[in-house]
Amino acid sequence: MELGSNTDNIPIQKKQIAATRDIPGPFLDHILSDLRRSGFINSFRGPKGGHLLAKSPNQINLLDVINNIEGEVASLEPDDSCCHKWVWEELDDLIADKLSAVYLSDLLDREEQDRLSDVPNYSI
Amino acid sequence: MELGSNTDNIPIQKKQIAATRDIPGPFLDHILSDLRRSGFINSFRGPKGGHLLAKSPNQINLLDVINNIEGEVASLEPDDSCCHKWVWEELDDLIADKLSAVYLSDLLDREEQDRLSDVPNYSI
DNA sequence: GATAAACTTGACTAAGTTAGTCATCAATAT
DNA sequence: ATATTGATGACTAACTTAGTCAAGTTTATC
Repeated sequence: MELGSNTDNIPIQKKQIAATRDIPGPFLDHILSDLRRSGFINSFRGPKGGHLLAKSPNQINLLDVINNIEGEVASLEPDDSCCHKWVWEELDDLIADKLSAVYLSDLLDREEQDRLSDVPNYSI
Repeated sequence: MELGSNTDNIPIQKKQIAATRDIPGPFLDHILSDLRRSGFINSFRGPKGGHLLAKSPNQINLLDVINNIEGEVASLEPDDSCCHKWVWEELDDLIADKLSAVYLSDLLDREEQDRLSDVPNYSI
């Protein structure tokens, strides 16, 4: 979200992300590492380093993110002969359809929209 | 499933359920206890005791079972102000809709159907 | 009424997951 | 050179879940 809301092409540093999104720094390292490994972000070291989104927010959907970072959504073993597997497969498909239809840009839009309605303008 | 496939009104004993469905006896105790507390089954003690479904399989759906036994599906705290809660709420609704449309009778039908197609008749 | 078959309950354990910490290393702008 | 910043991996704590175990309690039947 933080990288998606960045419209300049200047890398955003971990420190800023951690502060703005209230994520512990060391934990954020892991999150950034996952995102980097999956190709969602590019990271730059050294002074003036930081992170940039590798794709446009409207090209990143939640299914891709989850599949890449946490492994397949509710993955079932291919040879799993568990009874009633079909129910969970149908559910998986439903969830995947939904998640693949939600893009980072949707989240950003919604966040902006909430920000506008939650902070009414008190000026006289 | 085992109780649902029982068409007589004779209670089925834990031992039989454990054997047929390959569930460890002591663990099955917990499952039966949960089902009983939620009103899905009635249990009878003593010799000739056992368990019976309290409702017809076409009156029992997966959402009810999961909600009663494991707590609300993917429950979110009512006051949870987690960002992007809306995504998970929409997903919850989708999952709940799907699960509430699957009845124990559907699982039983499917199991019977699978049983018939998986065990071809080899008689000459 | 004794007894054995059966269910009932709750405390406990082991494995796995997840959020998170911490220490150390690697790259790079100045 | 060096300070700044990202990179990585080992470790921990809390929580969940499947499962065990050791008491009970109820009740049909002899």
